[in-house]
Amino acid sequence: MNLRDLRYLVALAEHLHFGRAAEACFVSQPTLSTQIRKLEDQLKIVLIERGNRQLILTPVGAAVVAQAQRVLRDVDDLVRIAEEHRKPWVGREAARDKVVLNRLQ
Amino acid sequence: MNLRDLRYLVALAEHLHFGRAAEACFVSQPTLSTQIRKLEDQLKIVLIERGNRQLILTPVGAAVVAQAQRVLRDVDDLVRIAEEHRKPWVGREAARDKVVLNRLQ
DNA sequence: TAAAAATACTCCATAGGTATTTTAT
DNA sequence: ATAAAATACCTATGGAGTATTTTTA
Repeated sequence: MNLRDLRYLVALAEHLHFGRAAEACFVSQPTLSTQIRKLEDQLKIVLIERGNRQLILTPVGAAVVAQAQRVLRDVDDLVRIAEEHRKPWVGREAARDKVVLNRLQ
Repeated sequence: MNLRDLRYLVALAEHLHFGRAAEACFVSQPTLSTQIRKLEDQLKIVLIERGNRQLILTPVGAAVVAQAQRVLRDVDDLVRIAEEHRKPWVGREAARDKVVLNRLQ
């Protein structure tokens, strides 16, 4: 299990098209295809029904996608937490400089 | 960024000891050490202060650990969702054979 | 000086790419 | 007949291990 796999899955759910989902993830179609396959093998469920003119998420697939989105949102929040703790340091310096500049003008 | 890295970090926060955290993750001490370092590089923050008789999470570190635990809980939930829906899983091969059989009947 | 973390390599598993085949409409 | 997914095969990145060095209480 991997965050990358979850991103591939979410992209696939959005596009319902392996080629375009792959493009959105900046990888080739076979890469995305094999990874989705592996994910299904690991979870031992079918996430998406393949007909080559229409892909349909299975009910489980839809539930897993929703949970994957939750995971990815939490990861984004984690990164944001890190960024926020980086900023106040530089941010206040910059803000103070700005105030000084304003006073000098 | 990787789920594995988050597991290493959480283990480190629990044990406050690289060696024992590594053991808990079934990897070597250097492996865990380098991965934690890479994570810090990626996030551009110091997660943990190293003194070799005492490790201390930084404030950011503690916040990131808490968020990492949230992520990992969500991933566990995802797996649980898959498991619950996993009633009659037939492998791809078996499924394909079954289709063939249905056609032949 | 003794635990403990960091480094230096080597190796290998696997994600990714290109080319091609298979499938389903 | 054609668009799209799956497969085959190869390459290379990076995660993991062992051995070793560096650090600091």
